[in-house]
Amino acid sequence: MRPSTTDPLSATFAALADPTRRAMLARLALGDASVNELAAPFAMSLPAVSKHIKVLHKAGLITKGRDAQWRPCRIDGVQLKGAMDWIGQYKQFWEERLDRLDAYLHTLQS
Amino acid sequence: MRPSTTDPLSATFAALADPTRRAMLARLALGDASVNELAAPFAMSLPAVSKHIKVLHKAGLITKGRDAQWRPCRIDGVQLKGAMDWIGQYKQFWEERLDRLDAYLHTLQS
DNA sequence: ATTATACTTAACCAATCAGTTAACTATAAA
DNA sequence: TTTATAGTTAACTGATTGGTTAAGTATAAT
Repeated sequence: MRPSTTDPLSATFAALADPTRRAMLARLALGDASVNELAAPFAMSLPAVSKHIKVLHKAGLITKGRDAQWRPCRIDGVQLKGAMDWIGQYKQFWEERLDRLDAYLHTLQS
Repeated sequence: MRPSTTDPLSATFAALADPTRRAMLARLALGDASVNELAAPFAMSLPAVSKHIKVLHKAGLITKGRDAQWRPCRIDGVQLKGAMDWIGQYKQFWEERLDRLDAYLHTLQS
């Protein structure tokens, strides 16, 4: 049995690996939204939406408030920054600058 | 049945959502490596490693060459840039600048 | 007190994922 | 020509994922 704990970066990338969840984040970038508001654009049941929201929440990509029977969701950038920073380590592999220096070091290593 | 085609961004994030594969990219950032070289640090069978490499390859995160019986792998930054750019849309949610302007627009929307 | 609204949980299902072992292919070396 | 090295493919397994419907909880409105 694999361990049931998932590291934050893996949880973040896994949450982002679904177009429905990415669309939900895009919606939340325009402002907070209730679960039903988030669900509106999608041709799927509310429980399915609820599960997607749970994935986003567990990954720390959104926070959930309480307002009577509503659960307003808000985007939280902290884990997004973590993911961005991780990918940012590899900038050199899509930026040609450094006048071939990185490519040179690259060949030295192999 | 869900469609079997996965969009590039989903494939990229899914590939990054595994610590083994992220470690492989970290290794490849130091220089090209054969499949066995990539496998060395991991306590798993070679077929398992081969599958991880296939996931990275299908996501376009690495390219594979041929050198006799070796299949040298090289990191490819294009899709990483795509993922970075997507996340970059949300920078405002971890950068407090803009003197509350974004927060103000945020509340206007809701 | 009843009903409507907002959302979650439970139970289920098919597909995918991450690993295994065993068998296979391809190139190089003896 | 045999053997070793490098890697992939096939077949299987248990866990996870993404969806469903049905039932349950919590708050508000009538």
